[in-house]
Amino acid sequence: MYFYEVWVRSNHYRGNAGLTYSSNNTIAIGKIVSVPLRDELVSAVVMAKASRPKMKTKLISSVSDLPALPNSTLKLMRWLHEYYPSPIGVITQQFVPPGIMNLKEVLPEASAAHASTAHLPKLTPEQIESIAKMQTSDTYLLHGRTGSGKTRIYMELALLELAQGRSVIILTPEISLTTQLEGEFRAVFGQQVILMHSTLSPKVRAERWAAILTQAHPIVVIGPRSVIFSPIKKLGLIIIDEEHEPAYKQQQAPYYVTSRVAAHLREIQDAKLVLGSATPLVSDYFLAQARNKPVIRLTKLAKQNSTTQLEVIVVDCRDRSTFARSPYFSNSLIEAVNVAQAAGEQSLLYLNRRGTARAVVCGNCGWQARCPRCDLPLTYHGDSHSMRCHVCGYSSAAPTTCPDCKLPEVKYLSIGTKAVVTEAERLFPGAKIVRFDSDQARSERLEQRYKEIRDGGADIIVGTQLLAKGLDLPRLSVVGVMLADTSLQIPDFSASERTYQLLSQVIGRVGRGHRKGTAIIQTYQPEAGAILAATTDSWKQFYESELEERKAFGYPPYKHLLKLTLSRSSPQSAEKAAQTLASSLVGVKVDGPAPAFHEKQAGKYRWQIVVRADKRSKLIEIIHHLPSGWSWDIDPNDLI
DNA sequence: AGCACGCCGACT
DNA sequence: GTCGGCGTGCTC
Repeated sequence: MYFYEVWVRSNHYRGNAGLTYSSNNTIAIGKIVSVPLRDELVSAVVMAKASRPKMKTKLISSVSDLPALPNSTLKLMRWLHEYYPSPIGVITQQFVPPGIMNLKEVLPEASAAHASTAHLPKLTPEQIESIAKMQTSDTYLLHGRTGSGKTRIYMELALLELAQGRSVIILTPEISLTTQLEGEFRAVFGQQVILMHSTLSPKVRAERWAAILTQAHPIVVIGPRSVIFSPIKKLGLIIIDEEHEPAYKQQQAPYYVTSRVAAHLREIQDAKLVLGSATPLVSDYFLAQARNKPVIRLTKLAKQNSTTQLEVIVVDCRDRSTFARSPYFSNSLIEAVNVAQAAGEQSLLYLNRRGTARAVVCGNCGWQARCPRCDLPLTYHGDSHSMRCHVCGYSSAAPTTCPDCKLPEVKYLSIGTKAVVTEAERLFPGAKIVRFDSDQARSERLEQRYKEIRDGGADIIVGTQLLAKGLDLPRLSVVGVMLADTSLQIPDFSASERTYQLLSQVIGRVGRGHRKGTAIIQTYQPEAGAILAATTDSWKQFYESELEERKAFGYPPYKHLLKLTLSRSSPQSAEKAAQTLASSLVGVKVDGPAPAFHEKQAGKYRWQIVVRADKRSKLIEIIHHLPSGWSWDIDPNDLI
């Protein structure tokens, strides 16, 4: 009889150690197997040999024909379990796709195809220089705006690795970018490219995963964050494109940050890591510098003969004379849209977010209610006419007159796509106006609508998130940000950074190529650092001031964060339990307890605590000693 | 997760 | 009393 430590892939197994199963035959470490767990049969990974346990064991039911997972993958599994503590069943789920034991046949192995970039335009001197620089270290931050030719650099780096017999992982934040990148890479690397994404059927996903596991030749795997867990034997390069995107943070257990996982996998595999972005995360940039990892800056546009012709206009919403014709559309915005209309060009009107969080702002002087303890914007609650800090629990009555300028101009801001569309219809009669937001886009097939819009089905496009990036609209010449403040007002430490990124992206949509572009940013706070920096394209300035803020208020990269939440059937019970935990935590800074941003969820009341520490290990220790019922997010993207 | 068990405050 | 909420332990 042989005994093995086995990690099961099941939501139902919440243990923190592998389980011991037995077998009459020896099984190689890393093999995928099927085992009985309570009353179900689940797939699992054989992690190590084990000795006979005290309790009685069950037999491993069957062993997959697939090759064993590479040792690097097993190492990463164990590391992930320690670094982002989560039940074993959940950790294993990240690495093994569902239905893998039902897989009938594995796709035939691709031959080592010939890859070449000979058909592509010549590399620019800046690209050549960058690639040359990227041969000296193991990790690089590639800082270059859209159109500066990052993709081409990725290709050359991938070519170098493949020539050495090593595989490449390319991560993208969302599907539209994945398919776009796949097209470009397939033209160069042909059959060596394996594409993964979330909308593939479970069967296809399992097949492609198995294909990755069985490949003898080096491959290029393109996909979302989960692709970082692919079982690649010999990995030479990991690329994280648009590395600042929040999609790289998993929002369920194990709540991992993809770049951290990638950095560790890089170490295990002795590979290279490239983080590419036009607006690198302040924390990542800081760490790159602190650890002496090269930052490669691309400043020129890659396309020949393209020049930037861009006018950025910042409209101060406090000056109501600039809103003579409409409460939402400034005079400048109306004029710009009219000019675009006359020239047969498109305009894009952008709302940062659907107005869920309502901020308290003075319409006259731009004053904004902030938490005296956390310096974060307060959120308005209509039911109690109060303002609340969702991090520390601070609460006070909402003012009706501004504490700064004493005028009764206090506003509770929120603005939606519907209102903008209605107003646009009134202001621009005859224009084809299309609404485009994320919930709608999912159901109405993004690609198809995009084609319609690009081919002339719209003069004015109104929308949220999705519109900031990705889709290429050649006839676009005007972008308008209806209210830049809404993302600045999200009550969170990363609000400023997100605003900077979003504005940079939106502005980057126009003024490239042949048309002159106009970007109009409407805001109550034209002097806010994020808005100033984004509209004047001064990244360094933003980076430095943002770092100062983070340092002063104790946020990453200076402190590690842990967000703890608890659900209870009454708010009193939740608060009490949270208070008990909060006072038991010593040697760390504790904020709260405070009601969670969405306090009521499924009839339960959620309260949260935020813990900050200099040492991440201290937070891990706290997680390991949490009373039952608590859920946790270590390295959270936000505190709301 | 889902279930058993045991504890405790609230309430007909 | 007894009922519901909640904490703890268990599943190889």
